[in-house]
Amino acid sequence: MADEPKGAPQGRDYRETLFLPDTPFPMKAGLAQREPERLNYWAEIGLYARLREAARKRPKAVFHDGPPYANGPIHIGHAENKILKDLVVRTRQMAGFDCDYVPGWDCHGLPIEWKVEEDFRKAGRKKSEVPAVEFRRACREYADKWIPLQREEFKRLGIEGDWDNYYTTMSFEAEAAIAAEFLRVVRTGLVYRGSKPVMWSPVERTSLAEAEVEYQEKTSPTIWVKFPIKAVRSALNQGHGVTRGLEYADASVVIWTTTPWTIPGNRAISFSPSIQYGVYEVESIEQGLAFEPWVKPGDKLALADKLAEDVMRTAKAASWKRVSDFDGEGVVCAHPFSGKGYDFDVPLLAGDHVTDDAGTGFVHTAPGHGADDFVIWTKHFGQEGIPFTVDEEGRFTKEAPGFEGLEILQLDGKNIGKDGPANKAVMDALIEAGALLARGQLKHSYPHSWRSKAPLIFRNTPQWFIAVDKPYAVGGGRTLRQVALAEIDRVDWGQKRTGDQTGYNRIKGMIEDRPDWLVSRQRAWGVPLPIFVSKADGSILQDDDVDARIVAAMKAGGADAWWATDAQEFLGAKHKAADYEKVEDILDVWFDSGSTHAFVVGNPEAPTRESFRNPVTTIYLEGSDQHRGWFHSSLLESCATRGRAPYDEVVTHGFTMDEEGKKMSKSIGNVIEPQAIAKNNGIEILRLLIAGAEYGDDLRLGKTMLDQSTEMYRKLRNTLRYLLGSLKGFEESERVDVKSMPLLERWLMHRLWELDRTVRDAYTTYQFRAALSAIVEFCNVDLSAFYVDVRKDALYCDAPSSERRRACRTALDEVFSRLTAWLAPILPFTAEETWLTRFPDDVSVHLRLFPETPAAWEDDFAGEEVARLREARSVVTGALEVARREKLIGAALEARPRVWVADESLRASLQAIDFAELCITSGIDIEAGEGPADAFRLPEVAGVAVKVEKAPGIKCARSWKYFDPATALPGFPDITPRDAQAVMEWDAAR
RNA sequence: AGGCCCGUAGCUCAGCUGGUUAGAGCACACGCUUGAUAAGCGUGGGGUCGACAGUUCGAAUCUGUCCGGGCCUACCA
Repeated sequence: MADEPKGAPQGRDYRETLFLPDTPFPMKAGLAQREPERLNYWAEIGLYARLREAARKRPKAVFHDGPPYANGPIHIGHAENKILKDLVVRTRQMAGFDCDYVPGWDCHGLPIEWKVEEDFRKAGRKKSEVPAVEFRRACREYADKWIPLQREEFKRLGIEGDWDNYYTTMSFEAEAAIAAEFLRVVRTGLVYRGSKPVMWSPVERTSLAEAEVEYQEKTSPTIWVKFPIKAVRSALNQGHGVTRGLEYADASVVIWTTTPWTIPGNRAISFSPSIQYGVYEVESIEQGLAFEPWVKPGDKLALADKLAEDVMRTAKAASWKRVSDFDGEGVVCAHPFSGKGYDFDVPLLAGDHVTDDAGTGFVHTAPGHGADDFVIWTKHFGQEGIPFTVDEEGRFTKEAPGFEGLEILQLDGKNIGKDGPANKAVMDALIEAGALLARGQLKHSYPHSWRSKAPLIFRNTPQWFIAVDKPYAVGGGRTLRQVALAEIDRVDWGQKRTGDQTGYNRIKGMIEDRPDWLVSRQRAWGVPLPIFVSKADGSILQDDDVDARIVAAMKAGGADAWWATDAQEFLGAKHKAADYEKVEDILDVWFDSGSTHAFVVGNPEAPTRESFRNPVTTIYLEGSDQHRGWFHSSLLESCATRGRAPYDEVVTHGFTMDEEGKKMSKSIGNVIEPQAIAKNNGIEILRLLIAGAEYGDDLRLGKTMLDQSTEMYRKLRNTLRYLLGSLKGFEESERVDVKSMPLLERWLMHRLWELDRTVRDAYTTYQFRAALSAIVEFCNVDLSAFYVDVRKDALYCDAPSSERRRACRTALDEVFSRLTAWLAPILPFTAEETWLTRFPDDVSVHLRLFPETPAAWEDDFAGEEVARLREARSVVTGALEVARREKLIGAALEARPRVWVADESLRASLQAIDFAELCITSGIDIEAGEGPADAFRLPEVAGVAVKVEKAPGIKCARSWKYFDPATALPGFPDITPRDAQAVMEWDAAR
């Protein structure tokens, strides 16, 4: 070629003189293979440390990781959670904050305890035979085994953070800190000992969690019991002047139950205000029975109207009459065993749990033996007056006079788990007292232990609580509930940044309704309640020196120190171990995670941590289930100890469902593993999908969405690739000032300016979807389908010196700068690949900030002008499409349209620029007027009509534009003058 | 069973305080290009706005009921 003369003869191949996109950046990403390589690169350059260093002087945005449970491989829910967190952290960091991410793990709790127990059992050892310290060590080892595995899986998701210095709730430091936090709550005076019925297995002598319970068929006795009415209080006392209730003076309220042994524990009867009741008098009993029924003519019984007939028939009454209405309000009964140690009032209490589906419409209420019973009792009387009638082996205690020592279940022998003597003894006593109306048997579903298969009972046990309705000093004399509610108003749950009230309503409702916090558990794997209780008066020992010794011991030896150390050592010289009960319970694991703020991030109000120099905001992000979980416990813990929520902003996400919106489950087989996505698609496909989802709702994940996300990825990748190719060799000297740019470039810069605001706003309010869709739409609609399409000619064919081409490349450089930054949080791998392809000497795209966009780029005129031009253009492209269908043309460059424009100002706009260039045609004629009737028009664009004609002249061998050969420059007969200019420049540069 | 929430084209989503023929991107079909080419451009089909009832001159947008789905409901992390 070099030998050929300048101004080559016809037939010269001009292809090499073009500036076609050129880049080593491959179209095919190979994500699955390259992502791990990129992770290695970041590890090599120490990206995390560099990020911290770069942000050292910036204002802090504190992101606190809610610790996942250290158990099992991660699933898609973890992936969504961690990826969203990563998006928050990366966008905050690039927006100019110092946003650190310290991942953590939650380690204590039942799942691990169960697993370890099972392992011991497989090895032939029962939990009760394993020393506590050995058992706990095994739990620790179990968690320790999973943490590194999960950590590697999380890292594979592209989560940037301090993976070498993660926190756990089981480190000695954490265990000591959690214990210290509890002691701090104790000092507020909010901790008290109360009681609560729990699922209890007498056979195993242990309480059970709901998940350890299974329901089986069981045949139980059923009894109908009369409670004689003693008094009617409310009406008389409230002075309505109505002597209501005289008609029920000699009546009895009838209850029905399947657990006769709970009768000694009865303290109330529940009724429903929305059920109709009446007093019924027995007139006659059935004759000819083999036995004498307990019911007698003249008996007056209060019953739900709907159930009265059933009860009467069961009791073998032959006829009866309704004497009066019955209103339970204020009614007080006597206990059937009154006179035998049960001489208390049995009040009637209104409760929503009462139905008239079965029984009598009145519910026997033994607050120590049922969840509903407990709730309604404590609602009226608090923790007072709840008896402990049954011990841990299911035997009546002395609080059940007359039955002491009798067992509910047989505890050993052949009939272990079968009914013991308790039920029969109670029924006999009821008969003797004349209180039994009828009895029978019922087969029903009843809770059993999933281990021993033995029946369970509800049993009242002493427990530790944190009071939510008691004023305390840290709360400034308010109650914990009041402080928490005030903090809920202060915190942004989304209601402030997006107007979405969901999270706010949810947490508020929960705090408004919740009872006292039950913090004690009769378990092994956790942090103890490190307290001593005075045997003399039941008070908790509060001594700073003792507390300090406890915390110090735990720092040195972990929570085990509580059990391993002699009580006297903690108590020191001032107190005698014999005077105190050392509490052996462990803390609710929610207290653990509720305390993480204290030892992971601290907060400005934390007395134990140095305040951050320049705190901005503390962010929590978790699934919406954490309104009941971590958000909740952290709020209460922090409000109790510091009078303040530990966070300022809370972000929540929904759950990951399958394609149909159904829960993913192994048994259905609709589970998608993040590991599989990483391996098959590349994790960025998932990251892109999550960034584009409305994460507050549930996320549907299936093949369709992954395909769609892949497609979106390809589009973005190709856009980046094209930018790289077009910017090859771009130098600062080529840069053009915005003011001297052509309209099209001024418009593009204006779009960048607009996008900058959209993206920043979206990122600061964590609306990743809004940012991403704005970016994608820009890439598709503005860049690819319009700007680049139009500018290809200039980009490929103009001489390097061309002002137009320089302006174009300047604008594209700014596009590149922003797209790589804006996409970096979402596509960290691809953004890095793109950035380093262009700037191989730079370290990482992730060390950048979102580029500032000069205010001078705002150009409303260009924005509106180009919008009008594009409208007019759409009529031309529409017309070209028709011409194509009619085979008049193929490529648009084969056309030279005639355009009639009625509006003078629009016509002026079209004439002010090269409209042919915009339409990618070889020339265009713009004329005034409405145009001929057969011209092409679009209904939505008034006053523009187009007729397509074939472009005259010859086809330029270089730019493929049709032109008049008479205008060709000497020596270049087959190309346009513009191309001739470019070729001469190209030739000269060789 | 209760509390909170979701339900707009095949998919992901816009549609503000109710107001003309309900929009975008992707997917799909067809066409163009072959100098972003396992790419790019254009055109087109596709929605009883979960169902029903109500308020209103007028509802995807307000109210109620129902259906489907999700999370939570105190020893579950």
